[in-house]
Amino acid sequence: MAALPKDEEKRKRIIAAAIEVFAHDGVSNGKIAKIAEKAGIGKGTIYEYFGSKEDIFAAVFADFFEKMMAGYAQLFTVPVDPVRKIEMMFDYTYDLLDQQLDQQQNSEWLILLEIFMQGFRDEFRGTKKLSFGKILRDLYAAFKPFVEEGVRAGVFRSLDPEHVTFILFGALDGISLHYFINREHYDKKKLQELTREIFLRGILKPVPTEGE
Amino acid sequence: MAALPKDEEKRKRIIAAAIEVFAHDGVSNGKIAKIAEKAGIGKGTIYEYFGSKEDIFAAVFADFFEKMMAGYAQLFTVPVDPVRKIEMMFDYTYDLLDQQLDQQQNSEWLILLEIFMQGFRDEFRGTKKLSFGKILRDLYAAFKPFVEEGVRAGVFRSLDPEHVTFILFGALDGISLHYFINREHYDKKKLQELTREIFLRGILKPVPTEGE
Amino acid sequence: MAALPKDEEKRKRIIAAAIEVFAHDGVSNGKIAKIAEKAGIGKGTIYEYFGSKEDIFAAVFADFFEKMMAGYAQLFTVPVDPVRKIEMMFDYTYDLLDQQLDQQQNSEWLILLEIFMQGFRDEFRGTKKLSFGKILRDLYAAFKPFVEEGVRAGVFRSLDPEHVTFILFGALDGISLHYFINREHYDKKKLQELTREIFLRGILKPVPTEGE
Amino acid sequence: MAALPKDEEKRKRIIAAAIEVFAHDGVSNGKIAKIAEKAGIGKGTIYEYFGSKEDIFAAVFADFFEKMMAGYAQLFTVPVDPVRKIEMMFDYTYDLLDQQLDQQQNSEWLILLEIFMQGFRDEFRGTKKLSFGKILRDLYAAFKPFVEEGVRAGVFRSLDPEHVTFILFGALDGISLHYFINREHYDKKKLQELTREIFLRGILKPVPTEGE
DNA sequence: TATGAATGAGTCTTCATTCAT
DNA sequence: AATGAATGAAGACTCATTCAT
Repeated sequence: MAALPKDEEKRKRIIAAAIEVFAHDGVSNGKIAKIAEKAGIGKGTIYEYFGSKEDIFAAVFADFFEKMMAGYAQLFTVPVDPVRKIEMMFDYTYDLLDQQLDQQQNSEWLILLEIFMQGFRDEFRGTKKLSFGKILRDLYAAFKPFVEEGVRAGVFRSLDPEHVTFILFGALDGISLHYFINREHYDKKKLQELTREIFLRGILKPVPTEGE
Repeated sequence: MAALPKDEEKRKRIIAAAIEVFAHDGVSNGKIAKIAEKAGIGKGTIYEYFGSKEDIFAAVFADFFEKMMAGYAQLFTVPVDPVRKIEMMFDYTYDLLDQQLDQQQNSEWLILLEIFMQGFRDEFRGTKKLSFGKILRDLYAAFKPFVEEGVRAGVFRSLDPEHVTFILFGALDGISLHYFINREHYDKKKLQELTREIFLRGILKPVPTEGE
Repeated sequence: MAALPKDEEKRKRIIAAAIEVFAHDGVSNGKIAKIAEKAGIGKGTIYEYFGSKEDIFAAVFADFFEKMMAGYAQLFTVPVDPVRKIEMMFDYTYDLLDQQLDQQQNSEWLILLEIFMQGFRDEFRGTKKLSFGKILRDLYAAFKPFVEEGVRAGVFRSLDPEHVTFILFGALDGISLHYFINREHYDKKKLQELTREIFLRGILKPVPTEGE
Repeated sequence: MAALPKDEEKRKRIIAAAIEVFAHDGVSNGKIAKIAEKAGIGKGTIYEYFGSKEDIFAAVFADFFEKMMAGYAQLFTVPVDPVRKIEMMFDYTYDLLDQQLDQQQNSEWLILLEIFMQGFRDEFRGTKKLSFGKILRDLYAAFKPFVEEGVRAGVFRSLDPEHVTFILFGALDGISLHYFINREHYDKKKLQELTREIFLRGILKPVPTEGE
């Protein structure tokens, strides 16, 4: 695999630096000068690659979802039964947390929040430049078939796959968020298992029992 | 109950204005001048009540959790069985959503995000002025007894109440977040019921059945 | 006459400073910081009075023509015969030159050029924000009656007053311009008399003579 | 006549591009990058031919007067009587106007203004790099002989040729300027004739008449 | 010789904060 | 106590110029 063209490599470096800076200082508080410094280039050079700070953020945004989608895409491809697929979702989410937290790449989470903020605000004000909602809906849509399959196969109860998917993603996001903030007070392994168990039990068709 | 001193009333007005402005424009993008204008006072007056913009945000932050805690406190007081208590949690969350979305008070959500951001970043950088995590932990702690009671009473399965509580709050938060962004594409009633059902079924001790 | 309100006085000071700076350095090369310094105020204060550098220039522009028009207005009011009126025009123009050159207020001339430039360019590019042309046409229009009167009275030859006026103003402007650049090489008194004589002889109905 | 060396040709292209750009955007607002693009060469290449932006302007300046002088030189060479010579001056000026205005080459006029500006400012500040005044004086000097001849021949009245020349050039310049700005409101033919008539009558020795 | 990617000095403009009234 | 005019530090962005290729 050949090295990226010098251009593209520098572009990547800027985005990486921007992620760090935006994550650390926030988007509107993050300085272009700091990004340039972290990227190891001159302040002016950034403007050879991006038209404005907003453009940089848009690129960070795109980059983020590209990676995210790539991760999920791979996940969605593995041919396993619906229950296992859902388990993989949980595991993937927690693994991501692991990666990001262990590798000091907390940046990703903060960027996610910034993106959420941006999305919220655009929504709130009717600006909607980035259409964050659309991206989430695409994500839901990509996962829904597995839920549908589970329902069809009679493994899951007869729930609306659309909304089940929505709840799944929302819940995982929120749990991750809270975990990020309070991670030193909770046991990830335990949370991971518990989350999986509660949710699966919540949607699986119960096996006949006679008392517990 | 005597009327608040004139002072205190103005302080409240400033905070209310700040919430609007911070929610609409973001904290670092929200202007003091705009807050003053919305509060119907002079720009300089704000500095009679708050030392800096950051102080205003801290007050907004405190105000937010005061209200939030007050809401939950009331909730936690009602004497009902654990299952009903959890259902109340769900209903309360969705009602809050209702209130805020229907009354154009989306502000609250955006402020929550700003607070999250702040919390995350403080966490990230070790600044931790606002200790958002602590507040969440207090919230979890206040709810945990109900889960414990459910477990003790044998209504819930034997799960770790600490982590169940955590998952409950995280999940609700995340679902609300996603709903906020994509609310026009989903049915709230359906989500509310489905969320409640999945989660309860996830933690309830199954009643003996013979097939479904 | 009471002193101008503090506000207005400062505004005037900014405009005066801007004239100096723009004249000395050019509009696009003149720094806001320098204007502020010359006006004896803080850099930020300028933006309390003007929205942008362009606004300042617009104000300078307006101020310039206000003064210019005021000067001419006074001139046009004096009740004298057409010939004398035209002579007054010449004298006024040269007196202005005197004033401005003697008092180191060359600024005025440079500003005039900047305004011309602006006008030209707007014209050239179709921007036409300042409508310099309109102002000139108004000026011509104000003077035309005197030429008409001269023609009607039979003192001037039967020339088109519109175009005679135009030529008069254009010529005076150009002569002033050239004089400004090369003033140390020419005798103003001589020029003034010669200009007046050539122009008047050019438009006056000749008195019957028998040879010269 | 051999073709210009490749070098020289490129230099010309740069100057031509610079004229366009400076005319359209002003000197200090005109970008080197735009000049390079218009010249069809790389930005860096410009610096192989000129040391700085200021140098480019100086070359534009020189080029302008070279052409101008060439035009006049040709004019001054034609062997005709003084009256006709002066008429040729008027015609030439108006023809130039025609050319430039009709051929969308307004550029020339704007460049002239920029040069004036520069000259004025240099004069004003004592910088005097370009000595615009000197060039004008040379121009006057080249034309003066024809006025002198007219006076000597008794066709013109006994006026100071030095100052008559000065007034002639100044007047024509100013009239052109005003015409440029308000050309759609005036009739060039009429102006041309009127200008010539007024000025000539202003300096010609009157033929004996008996009344008009 | 020609290039254009890289640069950073320099500028307008914003806005939290101060303080005289 | 309340005000808002004044301020200047700070930051996004521009662009003439350089220089490695």
